Amino acid sequence: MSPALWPARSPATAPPPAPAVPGPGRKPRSAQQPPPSQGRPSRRLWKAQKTARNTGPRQRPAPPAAITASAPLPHARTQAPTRGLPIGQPCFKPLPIMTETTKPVLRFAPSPTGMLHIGGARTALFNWLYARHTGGTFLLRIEDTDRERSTPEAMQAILNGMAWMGLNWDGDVVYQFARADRHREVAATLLAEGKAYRCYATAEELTAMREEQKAAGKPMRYDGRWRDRVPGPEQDGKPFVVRLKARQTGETIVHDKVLGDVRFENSQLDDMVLLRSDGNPTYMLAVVVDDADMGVTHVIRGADHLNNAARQLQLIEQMGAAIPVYGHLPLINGPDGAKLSKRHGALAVEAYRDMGYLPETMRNYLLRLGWSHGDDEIIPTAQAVAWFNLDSIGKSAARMDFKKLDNLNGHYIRETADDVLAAEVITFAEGLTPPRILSETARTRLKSAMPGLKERAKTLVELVQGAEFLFTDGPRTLDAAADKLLAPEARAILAQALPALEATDWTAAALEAATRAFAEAAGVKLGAIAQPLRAAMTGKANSPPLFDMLALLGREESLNRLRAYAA
RNA sequence: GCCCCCAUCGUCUAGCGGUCAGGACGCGGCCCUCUCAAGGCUGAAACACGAGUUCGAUUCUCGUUGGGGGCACCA
Repeated sequence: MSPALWPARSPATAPPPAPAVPGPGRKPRSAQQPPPSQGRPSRRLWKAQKTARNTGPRQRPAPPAAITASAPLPHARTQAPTRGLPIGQPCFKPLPIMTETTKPVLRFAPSPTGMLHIGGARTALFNWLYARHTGGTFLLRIEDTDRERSTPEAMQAILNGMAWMGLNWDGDVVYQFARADRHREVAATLLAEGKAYRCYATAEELTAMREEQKAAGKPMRYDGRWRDRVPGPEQDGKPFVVRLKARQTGETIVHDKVLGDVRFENSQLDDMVLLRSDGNPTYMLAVVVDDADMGVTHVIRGADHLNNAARQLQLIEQMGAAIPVYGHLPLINGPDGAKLSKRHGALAVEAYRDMGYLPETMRNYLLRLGWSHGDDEIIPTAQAVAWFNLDSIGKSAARMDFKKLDNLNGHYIRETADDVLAAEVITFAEGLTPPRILSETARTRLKSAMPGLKERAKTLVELVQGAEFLFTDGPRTLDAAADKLLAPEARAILAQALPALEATDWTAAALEAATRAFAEAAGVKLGAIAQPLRAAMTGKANSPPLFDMLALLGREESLNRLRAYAA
């Protein structure tokens, strides 16, 4: 290729009297990327991720400075003649077809302008699953070309979210802005080859144009006013953008793995901006160049990008790059069917973590939201990796259903081994505000009681609440329902039963036998004594099996609690 | 306004011309039971509408309606 360097260093390839691209907004490279440091996932989470390869966030993302703008990326598959960027080839030449033998290269490319929300998480998941299923590569690229809106916090949140979800990526994180020189280089080449042109239209001018179009009921798009115009002396020193000289006739077809063939009239697509007037690349240029350089073979992303695909295809053609396989995922709506928004709460993936959902639950739930495998509902990650394909992705938008999420979470909670779950709960409790630090005794009890505890909880939050009575010693404070159960008559029965309990072996079986015997002797149903017992023991109206809990807490502690309410 | 996508129980979905339209969540009932759960059994619940094509349409085509997405020097 002919790496005509942007801007004026290659006068030979640059069209006649054109001013250099102003670059006021450019910062020194070293100042561009704060490498994430504290957001790495906890050990715990990564240990749980069995299927993952050990190339993920555990390893520190390379400092972005290591990525030179024009050098091929580490994962670019230079040996594949169909990829890379053979700039300088004739336009509209039949494009190389992806060969079947090359392993897929997937990527997730979020922009760090907000949290990792549920839709982004699903996109990441699908990419990850496909990469893992095929033995391909899953890359992470941060699209931070919007310097105004990108924040380090958001970047960190994305990395954290990915880590929590257990989605590890291969290689280093690619920061798009660090590759701006490479993007400029491609734009310069396109310009030199007459596949792009300078547009001197001002923002005001374009706004006016759109308003006119809108008023006239015409589609709003750039009218190509600079497409064939040669800049005169009056343009000297004026700011300009670089636009792609897109095809104006015919149609562009996006062969989508999810949606099928989607056709766009080229007349509907205008000449998109490649380089802004400050010399920085736009998203459109950056994605296409990066995907090509990174050797991306499959672009799986939200359906909100479907229209972009057509425009990007034109750029790809002009660059002579390989066309990736596209798959546009239907969007996720809120429970009311409207667009998912802050109003629905729990937008960020981390919010789900805080609500006590397990990563495994999220993966299973998100997978089923738009993908299916017959009647299967419970699909653990390992199974998902084995089964996942692009053909079974649904076409229609889905809604969040928290009831189903709860149910699934309950399933995976029950599924988790007691000691593992106990450890999860301990960590979770410590992460609460204010932190809940469990004593040694509490931890031991928690683990022992786990079988009874976990089948009563849909979230870790509920698990902590349900285990509350194990955490501290002494008489319980009663909640409303428990208070009702400990009415005066009930306290009297409790007092009567006490001696019988005091006399028995402190095992669940013996305690139950004694209590049953007492109930029978007293001519009451077991519940009449068991419920007040439970209330005094736990402070609540429901709990894991009563006699197990009595045995667990021990004679002394149990009697202490009971005596407080026996009268 | 223009372009694009989508449409099976309330929700997630299976279905790929002939099915009693299946499963899951949720909801109701029964069983189990010391509570609440979990579990088992069971019930109600859907092909948006209108034209075609066909011996036959949930399935194919077109239209209508209804949702959603996109039309930036945002990504």
